[in-house]
Amino acid sequence: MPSTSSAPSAPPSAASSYEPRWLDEEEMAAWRSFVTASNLLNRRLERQLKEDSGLSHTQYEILVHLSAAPAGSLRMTELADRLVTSKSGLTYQVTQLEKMGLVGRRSCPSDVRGVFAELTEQGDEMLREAAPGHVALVRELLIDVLTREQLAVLADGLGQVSARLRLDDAL
Amino acid sequence: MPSTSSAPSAPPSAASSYEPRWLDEEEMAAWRSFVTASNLLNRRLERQLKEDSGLSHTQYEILVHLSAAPAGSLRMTELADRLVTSKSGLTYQVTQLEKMGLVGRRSCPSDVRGVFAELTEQGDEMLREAAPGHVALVRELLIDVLTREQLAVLADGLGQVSARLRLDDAL
DNA sequence: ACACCTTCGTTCGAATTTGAACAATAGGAG
DNA sequence: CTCCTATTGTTCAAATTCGAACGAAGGTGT
Repeated sequence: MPSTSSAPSAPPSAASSYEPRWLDEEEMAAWRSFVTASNLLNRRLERQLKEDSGLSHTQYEILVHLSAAPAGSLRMTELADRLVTSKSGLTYQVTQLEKMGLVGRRSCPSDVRGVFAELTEQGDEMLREAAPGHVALVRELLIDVLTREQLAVLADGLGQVSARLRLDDAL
Repeated sequence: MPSTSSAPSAPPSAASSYEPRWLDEEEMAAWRSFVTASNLLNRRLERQLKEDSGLSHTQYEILVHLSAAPAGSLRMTELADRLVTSKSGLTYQVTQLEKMGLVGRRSCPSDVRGVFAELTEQGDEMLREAAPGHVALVRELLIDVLTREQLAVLADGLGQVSARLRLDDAL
């Protein structure tokens, strides 16, 4: 049996024009583990949240971001940006959360077009209820598996990656 | 203006029963940057692949994994495991790829129930065509942004995280 | 005031994803 | 061999996702 893990960006034996800089073994390992860890983690968190609180990871994150914002409310576009989601996707989810009574919509005084998504009392309760289990799992599966140094590198490195991507997207 | 980034797992001021170990600032930063980088990266790669090759990231990854496997073929379940996807999701995507002529299905000799997904000649060509652009972007957005040491930490740390998750899932 | 370009949030249709249910088969214990 | 349980891949309905198109306002320069 050949190596267990497959190539993330397999270097097909030949390329018609210019030969790109393929990923070497280390780079490949980094990329692969990033993608895999991300997928596995999402899968687990999704399951845990759904079972314990009836929320999807997306919905949970919406509550978190609102909770962390001043007055527990954010403009739709701003929220979509922070969540890294499409505006239409957010519209859908906020509607769902509204039906559940966890979030409300409020129109913006200074801009008729604007809409604030706002955490309701119930939404706040739900978050308080769901957070412990979620945090515990994140800790068990990621945080506590890594050393303090590894965490620092993660924060720094991926922080820069994110910053770079945000800039690109802004263009 | 409060801190730009919101809490990943906000510590609501009070918890009814036991107080869990919330994430401190560093842990939070690591978790946040991981989630954000992952989302932003997926978004970009998805767009690039779709525009340049007409493939979704999922479809691209299927081709990659098949290409890396002996005889360019894998059992459905095994492939789903490596991709970290549901079996039904894989069934759907393999059907799509089959319609495009990039992948074929072959029944397994030793197990009547088994099905091999197999890379076609066309699929191989498509991969060779799509890979350079994809790799270039992964390099630009992630690999080349990080130092060699950071990459090593990523590979090690997240590799362990993945291994742990795989074990748990196996239960 | 007027055109012009941007931004806002929603709607729409199409594509994708998932878990549960299913029929068929494999594999092991007795 | 026979019963029982686990596995395989698919089907199905439901939920979610996205991008493009929209109508409605903002903001700017003239």
